[in-house]
Amino acid sequence: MPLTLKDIAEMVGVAESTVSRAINGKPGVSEETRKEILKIARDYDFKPNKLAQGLAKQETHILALLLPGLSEGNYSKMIENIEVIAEKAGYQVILCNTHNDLEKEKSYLNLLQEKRVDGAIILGGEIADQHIVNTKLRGNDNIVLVNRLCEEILIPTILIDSKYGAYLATKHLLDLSYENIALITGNSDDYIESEKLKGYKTALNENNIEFNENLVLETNGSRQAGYDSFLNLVDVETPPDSFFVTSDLLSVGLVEAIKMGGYFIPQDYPVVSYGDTIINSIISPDLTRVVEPLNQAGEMAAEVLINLINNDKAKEEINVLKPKLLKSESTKII
Amino acid sequence: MPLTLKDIAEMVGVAESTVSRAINGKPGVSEETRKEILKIARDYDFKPNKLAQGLAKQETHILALLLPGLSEGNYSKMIENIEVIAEKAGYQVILCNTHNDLEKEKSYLNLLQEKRVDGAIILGGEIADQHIVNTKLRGNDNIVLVNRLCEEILIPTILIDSKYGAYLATKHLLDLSYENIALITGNSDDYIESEKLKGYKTALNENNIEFNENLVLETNGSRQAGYDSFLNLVDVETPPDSFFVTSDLLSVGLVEAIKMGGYFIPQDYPVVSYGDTIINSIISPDLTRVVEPLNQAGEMAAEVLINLINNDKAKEEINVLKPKLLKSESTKII
DNA sequence: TAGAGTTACGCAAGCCCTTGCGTAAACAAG
DNA sequence: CTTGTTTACGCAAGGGCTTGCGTAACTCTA
Repeated sequence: MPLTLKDIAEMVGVAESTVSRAINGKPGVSEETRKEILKIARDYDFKPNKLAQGLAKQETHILALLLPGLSEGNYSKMIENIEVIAEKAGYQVILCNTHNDLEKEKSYLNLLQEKRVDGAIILGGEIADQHIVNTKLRGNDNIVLVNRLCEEILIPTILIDSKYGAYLATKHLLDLSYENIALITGNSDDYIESEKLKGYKTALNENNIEFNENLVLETNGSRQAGYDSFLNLVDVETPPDSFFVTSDLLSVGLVEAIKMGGYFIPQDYPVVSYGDTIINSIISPDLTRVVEPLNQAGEMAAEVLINLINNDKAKEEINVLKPKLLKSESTKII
Repeated sequence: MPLTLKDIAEMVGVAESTVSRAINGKPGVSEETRKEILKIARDYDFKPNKLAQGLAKQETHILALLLPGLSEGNYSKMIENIEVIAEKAGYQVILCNTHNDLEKEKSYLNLLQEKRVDGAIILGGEIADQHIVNTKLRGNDNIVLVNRLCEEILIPTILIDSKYGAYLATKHLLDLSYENIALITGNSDDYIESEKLKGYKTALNENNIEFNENLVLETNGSRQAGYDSFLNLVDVETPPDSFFVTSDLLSVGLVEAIKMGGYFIPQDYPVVSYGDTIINSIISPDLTRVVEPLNQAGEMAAEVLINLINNDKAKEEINVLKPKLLKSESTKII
């Protein structure tokens, strides 16, 4: 049975309230008694019961992090950063793996209403906007969205500009004078993926190159799909002279297929990939790729959320972070 | 301001206690009033305040998951499984990224004493045993260790038998009549890595092959280190005729180096890797590798911990899970 | 229909901490 | 010495929920 404020109060011979004030560094306690109290607290290794504290102060210092899954999306870096910032500010992060299951998403958002968490970061996923709107309307405003958009209502959001990333990638190939750029994407239902398509089109447009939908392949995002893409694409009327692939896993497959076909990268087919996971860095040749400021996004999400919790005045705005193009061997034309 | 038990009690015209019992499905409430209460609760979407509940029942239904980092170790699968099991049992999991920092580890273990979590799973890492012993002695028994051993005191533990895994790998190569098997490991301070060395030795021993320490290379585990290993090893007196590599990242480098050297896998050098991350599955040729039952380990950890919380009688034992050898192209001798 | 056994509910204490307010003591100033 | 301030502390009311115990009302049985 751990020590409580009451215990200490009795030992020192003061009231609970005095002990509380002493320990929390609040005024209204003489130096003398404060010292005495702190000594005992230290000697007995007193730890305040956070539950009671939370109940009294109406806060838990816990944040919920909703995400569709850990393995996918490769958000580990972002998550780590969220955790670091949160921890610094005295918050704990609970993992809410939704597996893209609507019921789970709903139940996790309930944590907010049960006063079990002070705020939530929603990372990607396909949570029905309605749930978010609902919880928000119930007065639980402390929600931050990352890489996901809520169209119904204004919510602080961190977005990585996928459209711009795709634009950069496409433009790079265009600058190298390629004109038949194949685009291999994941599921276009995904907001992120559809943005990439837009960026691709924008770049083409800017260079007065007509969009050719035969050069666009929507896949399930698997490595195998990447492999198959090559076979499918080189077979069309106007075959591609270069590739822009929107995920690392797809790239692995594509690169494999290109090599299997006896072609060389970048001589025969330059390739631009997307993402900065470990995978992308182990493919040979090293891929030119769009890298996203995931660390920064994580930090920002945590900061915005904590601000939101502390002062309601936090601006409800959409922060857009820009990805960068990392040029490497796979587009190095000699 | 959310509804409370009291509010409902007033609306229905009963006492708080009755509402509590009705909502928690406890006896002592007539069907009639129960229905009435439940209806109002549902209508107003009542959510009990978990903090208050926790305070009253002395439990938080939160588990702490201490790990050195998300990116390394590739524990995501395990973590997901822990989360799934926990969630099913009504527990939330908080992420405690220790970054192998002793102070953080300590402060996270404090959560247990602050009654902020009901239990903790400690995943790998290098937490000083002393901290664990301390918290445990303070009566916070609900700790489960995964892939880490505490020598000072008996604590429920889930272990993946790395020694056995290494044994399998080595034996496989021996069975294929290779005798000069190089072992490339990560930091041998790591308990896991040192176990692998033991397994390697055991297999050699069993086959009456003398251990040759020139064939063992301890590295920092990076891809580059894997690459360099090859160059360093083929240069020795009795060069290796095959490789056993204890991590995927190392394998990537090694495979690259072998190919760069103009050699073929498995014809010139068969390779056995360790781990089942995505990386291992994208290297070409597909690597023969030791795969660990990570999912099972995660589930088990969560189950054991929850048992521990619910009935103190839970056996304090060490559960050892066996990895398997997945044979593939990199050792397929034609 | 009295007595025993149920049932349905209320009361109130307890979980541990925070905090506004009140008050006695200590001090300063006039 | 009196009045006015400041300081140090205690009191008690919360925060929202659980639960043991007590009791009035009810059901059943002989």
